[in-house]
Amino acid sequence: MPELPEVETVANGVDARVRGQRIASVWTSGKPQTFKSPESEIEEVLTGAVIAGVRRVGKTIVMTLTPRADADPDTIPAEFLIHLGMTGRLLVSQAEVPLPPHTHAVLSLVDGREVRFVDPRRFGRLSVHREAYAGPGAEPLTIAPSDFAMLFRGRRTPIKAALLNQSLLHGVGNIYADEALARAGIRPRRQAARVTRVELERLRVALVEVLKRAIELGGSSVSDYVDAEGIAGFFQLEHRVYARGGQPCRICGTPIRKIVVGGRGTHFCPQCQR
DNA sequence: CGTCCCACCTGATTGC
DNA sequence: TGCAATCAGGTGGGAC
Repeated sequence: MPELPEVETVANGVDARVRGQRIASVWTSGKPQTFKSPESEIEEVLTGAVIAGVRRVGKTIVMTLTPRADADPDTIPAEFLIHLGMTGRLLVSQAEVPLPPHTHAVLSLVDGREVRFVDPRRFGRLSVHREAYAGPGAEPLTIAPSDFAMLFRGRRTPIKAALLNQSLLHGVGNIYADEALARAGIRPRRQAARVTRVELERLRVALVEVLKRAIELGGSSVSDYVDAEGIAGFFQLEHRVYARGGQPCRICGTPIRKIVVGGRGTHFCPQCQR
């Protein structure tokens, strides 16, 4: 489900609702693969902690905690990391609202609300991290043009596959890779190393533009994505190519083609993208 | 190390 | 209508 704009929307929404709240108790489902850290460690770190803030790094939601009064002032308190996978949701609800199916973690706040992690497909992951989490790659919204161009040097993989590689840029997923390539006029199968510097700069600008616009619209809701309040996003209404195979290109009218690149469904305009 | 491909899951949609 | 096949916004590990 969620890429950078969706994760940012969720993180900001949860932050606004629960920053400063104390976690009274924690429940976890016991589904082993959901938990990258032992459930006992997650429960220990979170129980009784005050939520200092919630932010996004790449596609990961990072919940920071206020140090306990008795803590060593030099240690960074552990952070709680939430990766939504394909179908994960992080919801803030009143405790009386029934738990949705596939709920895997519940943080009960002292004010009677709950932060709930719900994930039908169970590709999402929860963990605690002992330092300030930085993520595996560079932030697409702030990377310098020269550093961006450098990421693709010598890579024989398709440019689209490189955009999806989280250890290069983190946060870009299937929708925004396709949308950025469409807006930059670059075919997804082009070898990354063969995309010219001028094209790469067009790509970087297109990517920043598309991500920022999607954040403004609360992300893309293709099937089931919703924010912390259960509200869908609207960027899907501005998709140029994603999930539009066979439909006319909004620029030239040529039917959008759908192919597979790096094992992912990939959409492009054969006329506008070269 | 870089790259490719599949497995990991459930649910919605498509096709016979 | 019913059931099987296919597809989905992501990652991580193994093979080469």
